Amino acid sequence: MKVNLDELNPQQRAAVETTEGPLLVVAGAGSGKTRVITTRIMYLMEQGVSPYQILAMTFTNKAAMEMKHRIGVGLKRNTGDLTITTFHSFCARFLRKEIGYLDREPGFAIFDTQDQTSCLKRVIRGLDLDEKNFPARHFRNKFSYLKNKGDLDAEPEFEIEQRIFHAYRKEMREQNALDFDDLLLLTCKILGEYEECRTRYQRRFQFIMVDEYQDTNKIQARLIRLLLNEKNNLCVVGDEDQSIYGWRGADIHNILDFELHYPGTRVFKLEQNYRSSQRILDYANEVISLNQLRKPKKLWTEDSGGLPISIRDEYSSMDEAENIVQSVIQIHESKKVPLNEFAILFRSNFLSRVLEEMFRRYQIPYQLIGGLKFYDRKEIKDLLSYMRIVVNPRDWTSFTRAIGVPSRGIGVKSLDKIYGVFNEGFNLKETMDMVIEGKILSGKGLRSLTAFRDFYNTMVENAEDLTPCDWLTHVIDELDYLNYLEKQDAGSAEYRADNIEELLSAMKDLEKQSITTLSQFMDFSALVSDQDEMEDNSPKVNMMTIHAAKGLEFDTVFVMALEDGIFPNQRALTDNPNAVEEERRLFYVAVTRARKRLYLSYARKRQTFGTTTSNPKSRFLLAPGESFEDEESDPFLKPVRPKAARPGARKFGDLSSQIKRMQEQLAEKDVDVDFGGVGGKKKPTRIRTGDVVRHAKFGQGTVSKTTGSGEKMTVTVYFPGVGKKTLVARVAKLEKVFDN
DNA sequence: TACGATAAACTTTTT
DNA sequence: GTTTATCGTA
Repeated sequence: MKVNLDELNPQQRAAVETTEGPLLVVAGAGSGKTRVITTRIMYLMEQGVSPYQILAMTFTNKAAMEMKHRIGVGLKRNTGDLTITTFHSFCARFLRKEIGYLDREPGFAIFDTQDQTSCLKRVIRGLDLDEKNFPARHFRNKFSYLKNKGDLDAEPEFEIEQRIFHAYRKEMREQNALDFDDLLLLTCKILGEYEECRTRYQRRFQFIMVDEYQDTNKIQARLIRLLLNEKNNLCVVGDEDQSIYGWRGADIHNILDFELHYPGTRVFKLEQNYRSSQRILDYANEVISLNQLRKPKKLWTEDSGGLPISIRDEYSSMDEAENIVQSVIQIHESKKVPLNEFAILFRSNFLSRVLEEMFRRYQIPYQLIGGLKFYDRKEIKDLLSYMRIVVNPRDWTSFTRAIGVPSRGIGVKSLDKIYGVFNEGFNLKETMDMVIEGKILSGKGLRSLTAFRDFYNTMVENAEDLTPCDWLTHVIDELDYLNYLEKQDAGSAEYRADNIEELLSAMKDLEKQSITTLSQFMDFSALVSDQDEMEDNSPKVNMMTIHAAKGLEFDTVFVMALEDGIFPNQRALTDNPNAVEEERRLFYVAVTRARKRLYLSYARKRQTFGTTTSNPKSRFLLAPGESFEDEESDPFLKPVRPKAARPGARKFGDLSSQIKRMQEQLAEKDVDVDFGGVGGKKKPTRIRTGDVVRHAKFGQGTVSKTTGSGEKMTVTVYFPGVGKKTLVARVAKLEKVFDN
């Protein structure tokens, strides 16, 4: 079958037809880049390139599967020989085959963030350091950033950090575990140091493509360079304006300086947008033009006009959420937009809570993408820990988990003793045998451990002749795990049992996709991304962080919580100016997800950490906001207040909860603060963000944030020349100069 | 040793 | 407002 290039625009077509040498495709949001990549792969194959010689790196497994599917449909042939994967999956597969070069076992475990943290905790405790002063999370981030820098032998700066770093590596090595960063690091190490291996891969992959190149980090760029042979047939596709992963080491210079790294690069710019209305694009262009670190680019579309963009000023986060739900209902019903064509985007995960509550109250089906991953749920991790100790008999982390659920009477004390043996370098089986024979435990502990060892041996035997799904079913039965869940917490048992059901059926499905061993399943479960978990065809409203929305598009998009301190978030505001640029790119990504309808909103009061805080509206809204607002032309623009009868509102008769609710509502209202007043006359004054106040010592300043209420209310004021000061309103006798 | 109650910390964003 | 750490008790 002939690949049809006629439907491509000239730039797209040129990108497809340029198959030799380095190629940079600058692909603006919605400019059809997935289409370019898939067509290009089909075109290559049509030119006689074997699918075996093609490698394409995508950002998520979902994107990879979609591409494979499209190519399979387009060419009407099996795509099994094509390598389209994510960086991490590629490396995991590589290492399962090649890790022998580094004198290591191929049965390694892939540790996720939780495992890493608990490993670091143990290490820090082992060094007799105080966990308060040396938080595991901090070092996890630090080491991860370090490993992604591209220098394979990078060391942390300070002596104490180095000690923790080395102890961590030693511990990981003893457990034969790799973290996400190790996957890339060790792959680069092998390819760099072993020429025989490198040439094998270089000879195989004649054509390499990388999607979302703006979000690759130094080590990923390095990996690509190691895989490339002298022909440099590399095509990267990306958009510097959508670079949003700087914090995990993504280096925007990879794409900005691509032509420097690869002399002779041909560049094609895709600026025609096939997704959004002109109105949305104008807004997006205006937003992103404020950034310095970019090459000029302007998206355009053949469709003119479009619906106006709504910017909503909400009183509280609850109002914001409720108005979003009501808009969804209205648009869904009157415009027949399917529910899965709605997305609500936010900066941080915690913001989803209000939304979820409101969607449940209105009984609108939704799915939350991201947050707690399916494979991170307690019941799933419990069961996977049994699988992991079978696959990798050195995984102490999973061993401690498995032996503790359901509890067997082996606690910290006994585990310490067992660890003493394990730490001598034995694997789990040997360790258990020795502890039992040497009677290192006694009484109940010994009996429990013996039973556990026997069960362990059975699991190992079963792994050889049962499919993953049957294997796990056996384990669940044997543990009487469902009963355990019931006993733990009857309320959540049903939900958790459903998850286990889902896990089993996922395993069955994957068996069809040739994931037939426990080890393959482990890799799969460790490397799923948020987007991979999204159901795209079920009628549910989507909620996710903007990071998780990368690459997706929807008819109607709500971007909520646009408040300084939340989006852009506080860290970005205090860190450095580049951070604000990255936040702005993030906002740009959010805006360009929308095809037809875009709603932006912020709330004057928001519940965070259990207290009410108040932030000024986001700086991203300021400049372009007004000129785009046009309340008359869109009936959905007006906030839907007063509310229709609330579904699920409190019933009569429950007096105490009614009183509590009234008190809450009173507390939500603007708080009256007593500022002392003049001549003994106490005059309560309201204070809000945006007010200008005078302080006896600091002079005049603008209120940028308020926290709490009443006696405990604190006010953050920006005093020009002095800086930001956070004051307890009751104590600092502020005089209001301007009322916002 | 397990489990409850209470205190403290916690919020960027993810493979 | 939620999760995690620690302490005290059965």
